[in-house]
Amino acid sequence: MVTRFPPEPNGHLHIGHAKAICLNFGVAAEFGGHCNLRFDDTNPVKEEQAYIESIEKDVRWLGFDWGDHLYYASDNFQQLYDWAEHLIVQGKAYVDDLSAEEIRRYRGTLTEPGRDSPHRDRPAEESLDLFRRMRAGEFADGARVLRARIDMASGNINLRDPVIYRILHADHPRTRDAWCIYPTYDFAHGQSDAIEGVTHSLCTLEFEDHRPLYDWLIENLPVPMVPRQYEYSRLNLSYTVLSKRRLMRLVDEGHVSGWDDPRMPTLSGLRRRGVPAAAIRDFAGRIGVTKTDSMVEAAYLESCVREVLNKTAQRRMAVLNPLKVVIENYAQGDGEELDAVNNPENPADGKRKVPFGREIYIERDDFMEDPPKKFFRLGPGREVRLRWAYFITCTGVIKNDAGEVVELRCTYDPETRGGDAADGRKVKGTLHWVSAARAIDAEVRLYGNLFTEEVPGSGGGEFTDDINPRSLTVLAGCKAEPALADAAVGEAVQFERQGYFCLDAESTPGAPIFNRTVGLRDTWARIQAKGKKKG
RNA sequence: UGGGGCGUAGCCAAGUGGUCCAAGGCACCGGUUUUUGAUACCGGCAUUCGGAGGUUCGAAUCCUCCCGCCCCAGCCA
Repeated sequence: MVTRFPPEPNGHLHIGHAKAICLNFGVAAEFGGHCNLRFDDTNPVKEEQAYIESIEKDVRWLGFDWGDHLYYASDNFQQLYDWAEHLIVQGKAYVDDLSAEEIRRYRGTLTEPGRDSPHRDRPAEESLDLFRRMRAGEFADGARVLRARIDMASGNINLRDPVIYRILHADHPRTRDAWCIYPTYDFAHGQSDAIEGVTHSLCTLEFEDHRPLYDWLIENLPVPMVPRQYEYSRLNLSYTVLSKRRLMRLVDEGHVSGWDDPRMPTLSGLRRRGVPAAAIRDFAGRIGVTKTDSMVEAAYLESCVREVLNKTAQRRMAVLNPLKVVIENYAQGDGEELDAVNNPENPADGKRKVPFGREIYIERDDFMEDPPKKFFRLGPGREVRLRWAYFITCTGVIKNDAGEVVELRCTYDPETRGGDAADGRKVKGTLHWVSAARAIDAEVRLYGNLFTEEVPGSGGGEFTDDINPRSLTVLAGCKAEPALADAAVGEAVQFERQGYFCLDAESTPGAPIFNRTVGLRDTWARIQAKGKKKG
């Protein structure tokens, strides 16, 4: 079995392509074959070398290797040209002088048959001569085209004498000016499959109507083997868009910072967001391959991401919205260093030291002045555990003139060092924290859905009308434990009790920026939301 | 009014005549464990397979009709 992943180098890959990549490489591996990477570079006016490089990088990042099997449709331009002449000689293709507009009018409609072009029956020698002159550059773009001679009355519009070659005086990324006529997708794809020995040509549903044409060309040309096309439904993900045209608009109109904006469903965006390739592969496997139009919930992807990251991400502590806490009975001075487990899911990751001191920061959300019974965190007179450190009890609340809590006073129990009470005393909540003296400052960027609607534009308006104005939240002045100063760009870490994050490439020395890949499941938040609903 | 597809729980998806009074995952709801209200674990979650008829001892699976949704009129892929 031989398959192929055939991107057109006119844009960046997104998670929909990841489904195709995993399918093609996966199924080939499963049946002991291989998968080719083939660039479908038949339209030089839209394609660029930069996209070729970006695509190769993304496929590799996803974890696939095409070995020596790198191909370009443009490698076949001469063969394709020869086959076009073959069709002309056989009376199965002709040069048409009609303009694009005229061809459209002659094509008929969905319910009415088309009409023959006046040039449909011109002698093969005349078409051959004209086709060679097209190739020689005698005619302007659009002046003439080569059409397959099939059936102008077919119910399948793709069979109404489809254009198979057009004149394009454009610089091609690979063949430069060697050609001024280019085969269309239909004339290049199946034949390239045959040349490469592709047995299973897997594509999405919208090409189902092209299969009769695909087969017609294979039958009428002396190709080396017979490839077969099979179709499956493309991926739709809720709260985002997956079309190159729309993604391009998001970038061009400045709705996002670029193709690799962490909110983008592009592979470069997901990578920058911190999504592991393994999670995308797992996701692709779990959603399956069918012919049913589907809309996969974004939560499904998130679940795959959490599953991988839970096992692999080392744990750290960082406080996003700091509230200062002074531990009044703790000695002034340098404090001490406590042991913290790097990843309970993977003992091999070992431990690290976390500095503790008289002044620390905790999360503002972890304190309530008048907490409800179910609130397991800190409140006046309540005792909680500081993860890997001590039990503390809140003894005082300091407010500013506006009445906002600006600092807490607490006492700690020296007998609970490490987080366990010698007397077996239990505590309901465990808080993450950071030493005020030793914390590093960081910026944290939280990402939400790019759109407010599951299907952007479904309300009838432009899809851009549904862009979520709050898809990005930038938090400045966050406090992180010192170990986070050594974070590597892109490497996943879990900020305990909060989520998975990774250092963004925009970070500078001393000014780290962390992207939140995905939050941890938050049962408390759900309980709160439910409470609010009830009133 | 042409041609091509698709319809199994909120979402994805197994299943193509009996072992299906329908797998599994996500989500959701309970519970256990827990120095992350995380993770892990246990339990719950479609008398029903778009609808109606029919064939059959027996249907999600076969037949008929109906309904709904998607794609196609680029010299894009």
